[in-house]
Amino acid sequence: MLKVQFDPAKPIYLQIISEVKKALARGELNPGDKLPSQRELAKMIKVNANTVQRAYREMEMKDLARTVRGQGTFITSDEQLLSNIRSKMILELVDSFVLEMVALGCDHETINKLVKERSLKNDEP
Amino acid sequence: MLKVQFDPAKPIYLQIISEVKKALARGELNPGDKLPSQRELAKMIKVNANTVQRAYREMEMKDLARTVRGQGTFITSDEQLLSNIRSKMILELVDSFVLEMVALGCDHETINKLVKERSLKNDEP
Amino acid sequence: MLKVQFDPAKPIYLQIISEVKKALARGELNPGDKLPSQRELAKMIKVNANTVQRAYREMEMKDLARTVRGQGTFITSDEQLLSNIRSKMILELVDSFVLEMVALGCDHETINKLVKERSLKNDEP
Amino acid sequence: MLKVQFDPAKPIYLQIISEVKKALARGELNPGDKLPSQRELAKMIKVNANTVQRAYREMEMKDLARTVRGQGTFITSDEQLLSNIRSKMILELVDSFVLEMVALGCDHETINKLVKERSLKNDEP
DNA sequence: GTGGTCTAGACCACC
DNA sequence: GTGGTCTAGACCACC
Repeated sequence: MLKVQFDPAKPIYLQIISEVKKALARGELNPGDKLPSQRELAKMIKVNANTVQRAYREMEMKDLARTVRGQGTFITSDEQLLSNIRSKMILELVDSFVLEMVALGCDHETINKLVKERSLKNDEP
Repeated sequence: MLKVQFDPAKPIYLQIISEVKKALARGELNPGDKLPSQRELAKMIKVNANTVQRAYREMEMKDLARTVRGQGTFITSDEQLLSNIRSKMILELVDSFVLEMVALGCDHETINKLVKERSLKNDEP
Repeated sequence: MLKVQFDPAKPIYLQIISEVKKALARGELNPGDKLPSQRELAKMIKVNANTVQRAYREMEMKDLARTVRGQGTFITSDEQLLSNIRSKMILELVDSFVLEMVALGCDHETINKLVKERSLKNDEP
Repeated sequence: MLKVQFDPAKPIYLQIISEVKKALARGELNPGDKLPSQRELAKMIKVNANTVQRAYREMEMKDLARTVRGQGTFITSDEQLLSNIRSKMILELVDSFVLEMVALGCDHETINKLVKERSLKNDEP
């Protein structure tokens, strides 16, 4: 039987945190970098300033960012923590990929073969 | 600089089509199977019947399904087409995975290694 | 026995498509031309905008038109396709005419004779 | 510019008369034949009995039919009149066909050629 | 301004 | 019961 589940549309503040983490993992954002001001980001992504504030507050609670009154919000400089975030994201990505592939009926051998093939394909052109 | 893009929230009717395709790829839905009636699925997933109808109509236009007035909507029996859908889904999944991993700074060797590791991990426990 | 079938009143969205095709066949509409906006046409012909949208969407799926977000819907520039549409319309018209004439008890000779006669009549006065 | 005109959905009683005339022209209905009773036809085509009555009344006024109390409504036996009806229908059909073909850009020669071709095609298979 | 999605609900045709 | 068409109107994204 068919079962459809919708993106329960992840709350915006969590989406913001995810994006910050991705930017970190990709090196687009670095330790110590200043984040856009709350107002600025709110305008950029057309979201209520309170939503941005909530995202920043949560990041602070996880020691991912630090807010300095009158100066702004900054990415932590704790490289260890950032490295952990990156590793965790990568593992999550791999695991969910493998699970999905298995759900589609691929065995581990096939998965490995396909990944090898496609990473070469995406390499040359 | 940080750039946040929200899920442009894939339209519901496309999500429905995706779910049907996934169900097919996983063998939860088979050639010739009857889909839930428009009203039934609409109630199940709390969506307007018109939205379900649009999904079904698009599937019909792609020959993925066939609608019979007064009877319902049925998955095509064209096994060739269904097999193509599965292959395409798998390749897309692999490619987007590889791309994301590369964006996260992993080289192809690392990707292969991690996939091998995690598919074993997921195997035993 | 008498059997009456009502015009199943061809759906409006199909009538719109037919009219566009006729306009093309007659050269009143040309490759690349912009169609009226959905809302505009809707107002012109006193029909809901959704109905017009459906017509335009179907034309797009048949490659008869191309829609650009924020700009409008345009007739394809594929002259080959447009030429095919015209030929197909003409043949359909001729065939349905011949069939109807035969149903009315005319043989092919009579049909030819009448067509010749009437096309001359319509020519002079 | 595009102009769409809708079928103004010919009134049902006129559709009934047209169908009777067509049936006559095709020989499916003959001089003197009994038409279905008003009630019967109303049920058959799911239409209000008054609508059928109006159609029958108009046919009577044109001497196309004759109603006998307690017996029913009968097609006239006036063969002359029936023959006229048939001729008129045929001429109308030919004329509207020729006009439409001209609108589609066909000249008279082309029309004649196509009619000849297609009436042969429809003959053999 | 443009198109795109979605809802709620009416009404129809076919079974 | 099934699907098909249509409306009125909300709200969104892109220009």
